[in-house]
Amino acid sequence: MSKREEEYLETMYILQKNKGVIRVKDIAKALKVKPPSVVDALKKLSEKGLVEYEKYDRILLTEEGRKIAEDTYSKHKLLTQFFVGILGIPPEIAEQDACQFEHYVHEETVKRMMEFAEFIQENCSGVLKQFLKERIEKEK
Amino acid sequence: MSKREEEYLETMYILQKNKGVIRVKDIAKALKVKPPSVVDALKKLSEKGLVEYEKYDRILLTEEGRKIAEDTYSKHKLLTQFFVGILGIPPEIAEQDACQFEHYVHEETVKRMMEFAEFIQENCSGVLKQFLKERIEKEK
DNA sequence: TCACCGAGTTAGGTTTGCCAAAAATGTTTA
DNA sequence: TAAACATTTTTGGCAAACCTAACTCGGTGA
Repeated sequence: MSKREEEYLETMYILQKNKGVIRVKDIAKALKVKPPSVVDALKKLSEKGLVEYEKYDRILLTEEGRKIAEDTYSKHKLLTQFFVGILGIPPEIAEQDACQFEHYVHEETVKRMMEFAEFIQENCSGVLKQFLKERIEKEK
Repeated sequence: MSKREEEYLETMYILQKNKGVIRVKDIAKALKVKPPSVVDALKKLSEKGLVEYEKYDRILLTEEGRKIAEDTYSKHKLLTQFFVGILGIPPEIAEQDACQFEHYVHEETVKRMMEFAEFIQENCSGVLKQFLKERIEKEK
């Protein structure tokens, strides 16, 4: 599984979820590549059994492809939550970082981030609030 | 600057620091590639003015190359510190993650991590200690 | 000093991902 | 329904990184 393949799967998953259908044009737009690159990728992913693809036909993720995409997307969301909710990083930057890190981050790291967030919120949520408040003020 | 180029520069920087000299063989070993790949990379980096390289001669980073390498390496260290010292992630995993994230992470994110670490240590270091202690116990 | 060995280099080839241009297919509308 | 438009696909090519095999260089020991 290359990083790029994961990105294609994740993009398709999100398109499916938001638009109901997956189209070459939309994948291309989301990943900032041209349509021929998308077709190349679809063929490869299809050979690997991660995507159902017949030319000019509708595009679908297979069970296995969807599983990988969901996994990636879930890391994406958890990372973003941590960056924004704990570190107070501006959403756009958090998004950018999550978008890359999601492909490399160890399971254990994500787990710890979640546990840490929970622990802090339970044991010193006041301090956390103060930290976030200060950051937001500095931004002005 | 590609991720891979940064990795070459960082590796060279660390070799320089630890061994005093930079050798093709050692770069290859560190990056798990074969010597010809290193030579390819050195030629490109030299064309970009980031490395001083003449064949069969000693290898050096230029001022500019060193700056990039230091920058990357500093992110590496800060990320590792945060992962280990705040989240309590096992050093090997922290190292792995830092090693990837360092090439993508936004300046702002690293800055926030440092500020957050400082803030927590000053305002609820007891809670942090407890969190880390619990994690270490769970690991057994 | 010179043959040899390890380190470094070159040549030639692979894979992955991307693109532009042109061809094929699908869709919409006059 | 057929022309016009949009989308998708194919073709052919490029660049980044990597590799194996073969060659070159530099230092070492006989």
